[in-house]
Amino acid sequence: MMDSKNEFLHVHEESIKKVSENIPDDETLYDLAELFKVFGDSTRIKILYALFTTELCVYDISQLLNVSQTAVSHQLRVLKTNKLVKSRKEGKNVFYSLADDHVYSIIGQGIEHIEE
Amino acid sequence: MMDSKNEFLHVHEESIKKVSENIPDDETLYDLAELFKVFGDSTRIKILYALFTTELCVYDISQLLNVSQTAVSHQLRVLKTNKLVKSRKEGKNVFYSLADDHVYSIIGQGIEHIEE
DNA sequence: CTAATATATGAACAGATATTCATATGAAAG
DNA sequence: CTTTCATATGAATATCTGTTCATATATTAG
Repeated sequence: MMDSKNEFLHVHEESIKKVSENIPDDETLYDLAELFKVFGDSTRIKILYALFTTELCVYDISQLLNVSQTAVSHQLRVLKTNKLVKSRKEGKNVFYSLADDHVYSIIGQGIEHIEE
Repeated sequence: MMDSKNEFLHVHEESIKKVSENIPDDETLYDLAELFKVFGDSTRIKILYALFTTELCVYDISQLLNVSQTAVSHQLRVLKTNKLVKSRKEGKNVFYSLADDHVYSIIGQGIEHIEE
């Protein structure tokens, strides 16, 4: 308010400076958005949640979620590319399971947020 | 393999049953996906991260991130609708800040995941 | 080898979404 | 009251994304 310099620049310079120092580089922020984008789809969230309990093969998942086998396959690929699930081949089946614990904690935090 | 019942149904019945018991209802999963969708955009992630450090007004944010004022406004509305940020009016300015701690922890987990 | 089953992949289409542009609202200054 | 500044909003557009359909690959059974 009394700071004529800020008035002149039309921005709150000090805040800008503080934030610039702490914010990660563009690439990290981009990757982060890409990661959350993967969680941002009902089908994929359902798949991940299903895998909370046990590993499942593609057909199991499609039955369980009432989603076509093709759609499940496509989404599993997205999940695998982003290292959220891993797979194991057994005969004609491919079993998918969660790749690491971050999936649990990220989804957990999400649940907490919406349950308010 | 030896379980003829499973063979007949083409699915692993027991797994399906276990998962069905633990999976949240469709609405919760849908809301969860909607929440993560909000995090799944570079501009919004940048805004959230900027607000980690301090509250900021719209013009500050648009300067800081090199995004048009209009785009920032639109995205802030999305963030506010989803209760990720709150706002405070001061004269001509509207200052935005993070709405709660889940934002920190969700993004924190995301960072951990991509840093591997 | 042939048929059947399980999964994957590519192209096409439909629906969603982020930005831009033009403009509206609202507050302070002159 | 008029102008300027800060923010918000609505419509239009271009891009992105998820599903479907058709088909390919791969494994096992007969």
